[in-house]
Amino acid sequence: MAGVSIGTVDRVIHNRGQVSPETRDRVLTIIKKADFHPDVLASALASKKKVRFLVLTPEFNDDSSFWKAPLNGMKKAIAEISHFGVEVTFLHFDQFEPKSFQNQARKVIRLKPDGVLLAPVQYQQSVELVKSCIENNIPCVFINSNIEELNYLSYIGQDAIQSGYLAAKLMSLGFPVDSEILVVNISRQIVNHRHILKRNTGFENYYHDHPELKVHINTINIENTDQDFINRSLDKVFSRNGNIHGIFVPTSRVFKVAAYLNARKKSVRLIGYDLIEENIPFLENETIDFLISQKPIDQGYYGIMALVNHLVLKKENRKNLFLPIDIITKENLNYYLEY
Amino acid sequence: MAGVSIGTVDRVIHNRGQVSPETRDRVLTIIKKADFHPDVLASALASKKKVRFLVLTPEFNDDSSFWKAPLNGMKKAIAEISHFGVEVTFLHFDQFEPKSFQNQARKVIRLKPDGVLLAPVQYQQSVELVKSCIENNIPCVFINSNIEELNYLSYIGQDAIQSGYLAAKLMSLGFPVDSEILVVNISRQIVNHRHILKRNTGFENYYHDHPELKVHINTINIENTDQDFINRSLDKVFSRNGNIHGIFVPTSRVFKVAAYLNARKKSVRLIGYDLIEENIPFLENETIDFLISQKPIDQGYYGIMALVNHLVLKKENRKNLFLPIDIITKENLNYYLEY
DNA sequence: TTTAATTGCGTGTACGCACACGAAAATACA
DNA sequence: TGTATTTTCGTGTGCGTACACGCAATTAAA
Repeated sequence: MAGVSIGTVDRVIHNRGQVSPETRDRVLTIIKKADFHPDVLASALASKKKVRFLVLTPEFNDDSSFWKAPLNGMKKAIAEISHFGVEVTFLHFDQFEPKSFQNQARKVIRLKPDGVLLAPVQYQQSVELVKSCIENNIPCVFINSNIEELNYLSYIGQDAIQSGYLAAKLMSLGFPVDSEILVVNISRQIVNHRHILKRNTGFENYYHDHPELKVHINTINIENTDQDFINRSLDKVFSRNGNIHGIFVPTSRVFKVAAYLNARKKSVRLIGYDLIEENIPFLENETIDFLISQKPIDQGYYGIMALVNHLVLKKENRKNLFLPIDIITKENLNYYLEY
Repeated sequence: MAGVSIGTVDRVIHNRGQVSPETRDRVLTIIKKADFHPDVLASALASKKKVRFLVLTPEFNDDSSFWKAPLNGMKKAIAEISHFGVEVTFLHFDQFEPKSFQNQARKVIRLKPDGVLLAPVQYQQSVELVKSCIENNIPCVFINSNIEELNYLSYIGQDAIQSGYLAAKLMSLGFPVDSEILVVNISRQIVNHRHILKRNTGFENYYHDHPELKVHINTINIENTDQDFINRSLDKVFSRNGNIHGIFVPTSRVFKVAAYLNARKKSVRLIGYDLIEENIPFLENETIDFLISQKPIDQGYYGIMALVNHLVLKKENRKNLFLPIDIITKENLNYYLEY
């Protein structure tokens, strides 16, 4: 149509130069007018070049298995796009050891991947890494937690504030006025874990919006994930106030509070986060009433897909993909597991 | 490796005959040993044959927009696999008119598609159609409701019984003992709509399992979807018993009950089904407390994908894909909408 | 044994694109 | 005007598979 050969059109499409501006314009106009889109299949078939991704997430052999599921989602995505010459390297770190993160971050820089999928759970250290990625023109996708002020390609995860807000609604459902609620933050260096703070904020916001409930909130921070330590901390709280109606634990470590309640045979409404293995037995015996979850498999899946869309398929993709805030109970648990 | 040409290997892979049993075995052995899998990309590129699907779902211009979302999911799937030469034809019917269904069913037989995606909401008529599909060796995928006794390829949807069970749990959360619950079935010819009956069953099962709640259930069937008719029916019920704590509507037409409650300024806990447009305003103003939903977009998406996996990619796929039973409230509504 | 009909197999072309190579045209320099 | 250099473009081959065609080997029929 443009009176040129296939090779020339190809050079235009790939901006590979060696085409005079006039023919270039002519070709581009025709491409647009004819709504031509290169066949992704044929393109992948003919192209030999590899795209290299790097994944950086916390390890899951410590005191919570949360980070297993996103990895499975990533593998699912990788299987789907296996024909497109994508190569993924996995790196993991101890989410409570800034140094562990920094070691792996150095590898990221050294390996110079085409894209990075990152769980920026440690605020400070993540900021450093992402900045140097941007300098090297490497797009970063965040999963699970977000750092809004950075120039990331995509965020896949929950709206943390709203998830706390929802938790509060569930907490107070059917409760009498003047009920006592305990919030238990279990995390070392909580200030470096922004998503936990956001969940707290959302939880409190709900009660600001609903003063008629006259709820009394008591918040404690337990900066130690050891079960005995947690038990002692909770014992202290209960000895001061035996009349607690509900407990909100804004992390996946809610199972440790559940274990405490089971041991002490206490019955209160308990709401926590994330459908991890450790939480399941307590959901089944109804010690945990609700889990707020975000289908961690989807986090991994859409995380990889965001990179693929950008780097391989050259598609536009959304900056923020807020995953649904799933409410999980004993009764619908199974369908979230096998899905 | 087998000492034969590409053409022979190709004939073996596609069972196209014209190969002696000995070489056939030799090739198959090597294929297995080398773990050879044909490149789906190149295969799709070289193959000119089209696969034709037929979709048969209710129309959505009547008194409920439920069937819009699955169609969007299908379109999403179709876009993803657009390079594989799949051609989809959509047929719709009036879900309250058996004749309308039968007319479209005749078309299905006539068009002889390679696969059918079907919402078997009408029990009797669906059975007939599916049986004649099976005679013609056309695989059928069900979405939304299921007919277990038929030989279908895949079912994508909820476990209807369990969804009712969950609804009951939410209904009674924080309620005092001896509370009054009303179940409102809105559907013409309810016996021909099995999934509604199953939801009822699940709802009742919960209270059988929890006799300590001492819940009193009162069920009414409204075989007319007209708002005025519904209003009058409900007026009658409320005049007999003004002390109703909660209402369960096991269909997406819960918005009609919500409209009634709004008009009469009554405040009870209301639980229904499906995140359709009509229900959203009532969820937002908290007339509807909970919607049980099943991400209808996913129904359509996985429905098409089940056919693609079977007919194009020749993959195994699961017979029953139970979608998560999502709990939707005012607070997490948005994330289910935009997802 | 010869001829005809089958069966078994190899070859060639096509799918839509990527990319190396080299030819032709345009420009620069002597 | 002739040669060297640069720019611009066309051609050819290959990616891994599908499938038509036709040749050779085998078997059947005469």
